[in-house]
Amino acid sequence: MLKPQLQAILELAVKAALANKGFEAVDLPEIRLDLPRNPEHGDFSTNIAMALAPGLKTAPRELAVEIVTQLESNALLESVEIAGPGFINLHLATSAFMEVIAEVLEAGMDYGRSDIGNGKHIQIEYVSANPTGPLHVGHGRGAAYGAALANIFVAAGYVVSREYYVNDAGRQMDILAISLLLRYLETFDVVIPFPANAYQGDYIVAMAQRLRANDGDKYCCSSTDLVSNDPPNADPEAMLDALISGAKSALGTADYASVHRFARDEILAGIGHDLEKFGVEFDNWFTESTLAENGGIDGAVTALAAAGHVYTNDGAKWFKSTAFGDEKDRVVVRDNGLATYFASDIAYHADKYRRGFDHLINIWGADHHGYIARVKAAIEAMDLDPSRLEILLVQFAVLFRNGEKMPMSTRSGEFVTLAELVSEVGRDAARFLYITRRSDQHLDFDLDLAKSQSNDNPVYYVQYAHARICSVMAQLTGKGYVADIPMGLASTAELTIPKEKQLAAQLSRYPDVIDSAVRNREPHQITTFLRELAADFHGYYNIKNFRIIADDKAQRNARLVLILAVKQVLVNGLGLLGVSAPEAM
RNA sequence: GCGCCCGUAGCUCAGCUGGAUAGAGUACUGCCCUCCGAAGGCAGGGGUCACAGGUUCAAAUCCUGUCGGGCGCGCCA
Repeated sequence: MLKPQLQAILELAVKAALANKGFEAVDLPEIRLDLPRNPEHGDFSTNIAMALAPGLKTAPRELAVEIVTQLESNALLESVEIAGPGFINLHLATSAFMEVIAEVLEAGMDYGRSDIGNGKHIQIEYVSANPTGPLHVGHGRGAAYGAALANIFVAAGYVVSREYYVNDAGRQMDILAISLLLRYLETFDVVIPFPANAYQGDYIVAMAQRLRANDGDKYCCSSTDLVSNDPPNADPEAMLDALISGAKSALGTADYASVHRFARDEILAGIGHDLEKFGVEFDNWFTESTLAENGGIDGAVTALAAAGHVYTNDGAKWFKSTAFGDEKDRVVVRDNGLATYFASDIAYHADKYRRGFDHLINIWGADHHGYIARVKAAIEAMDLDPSRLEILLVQFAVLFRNGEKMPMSTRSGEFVTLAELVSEVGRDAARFLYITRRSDQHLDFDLDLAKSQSNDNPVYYVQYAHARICSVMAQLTGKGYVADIPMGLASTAELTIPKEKQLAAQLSRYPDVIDSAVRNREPHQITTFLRELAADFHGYYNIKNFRIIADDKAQRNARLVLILAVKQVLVNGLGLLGVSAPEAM
């Protein structure tokens, strides 16, 4: 590992320099090695002289001079210079970088992995879209992000559990059930005006046909059973509630529950199918309804009450979340005796803590940010450690079609599904595209552009680099050569041109990139890195009058070893993003 | 009104937790396939990093304010 070596060398030099200048017992800050933008500034640069100088009341350049004199004669360093206000720029010998090639090839799929996670158990909950409709492109972003994040945590030595929280309780599910029932009745020519605020999507109609195919006319009832004689100008939401209670009494509890369950299972199966097509997997699907069934919700409310954090007002039970920093208290049990969604979420998080993970990550849509304070409050109130729960927000992807913003609402049925996106631009392109940007930034997604130019998608640029390397390897035998690739530094002595040094330097950065991506929860750093690596390779490949498969054996083998290392890192990096590395395209 | 996210090239976005002359893709213009894949390479134009203060050797980056955009503020989930 090159960078730690350099840091150690520098540290010795700095200490010696300080001692020479008569400074004693100075706390050394971390010696940072930056990658200068400008190649003239060396392979690495450090600002350590500038960082130390003010505290010592000395001139940065003067201190830098002393440090540099202590650095003389090191095999890794070709030259060292002082620049600007006191930067120390290190120019490394080309051979210093070439060691990484053997590292990559020996580690193979493990190159870039680390054990900084130290086997800690971490749970990542993501997607968790309500089972009221198919996943749309907005959900896709959370899915791609969560899956990539899970992968990089695994690569960093964590044990990861991926979880999907199924919100299969509450009013929205009743609205789904009633939407299904109405469409089902329509197939029997029982026509009840379909409420505008019920689920409009065509998938409900299709589901109704399957319900009829399965259960025949079992749930048939007349319109008068469902619709009361309320004045037509009643509040639309109240009308929905009337329909729901009408359906419950018309069908009876058991049959209503069957319709309800049918709707849920159909939607969940569809979601599972879409995620599978998207290459996104989960270790656990946790259903909200189990919390009500096993008494988890009652238990959570009772526990909060026992600790003195619940009071009654207007017939409802309130959690005193303001005592823990929330801006207002929150209802946990309504005056009608039903628990709120928040109550089951408290129970859900209590359950998560009980399962003993070292760390919990929730990936939420940004529209839930107002919810963070109350959940954290509840966790504190339960005497659990809120710092173990981390909530990451994924901003919405705003979809444009024909230059116009597309609405994205499950209720209205107006959305572009994830399945459509995958079938139109492909899984690899979709996965890559979502991860090219920071997830906590708004994303404008022009669908027409994504489709019409899918060949220009950056993912192909990276995949093409991989395919090209495979192609070069395939040419070997055709040219009568054998791929007898020697390992070790000796074989890379022929690698002397700048592009080769640049490629090796980029390869050596990869572990740092993963480390940073994990620490910052930013898988897009890997995407950026892969594009740079691919660019370096394409540039190398296209050098005028240059062939990787050279006539000279030593030269040829050295170059092959280098590109094989590039190939390995491309495979490893794309794998973390959930993108394939095709051998031909 | 309060809270969260944000404002960087025509467009879409990076910018490594404060570094040197702010980058990439795309679009536009011109080159490069008699030899490893042109889904590629090379070159060019394009910027008051929203604005105004502040912190310091150094600010796109940190702090404050203003303007502009998105989202959230239910006994919905």
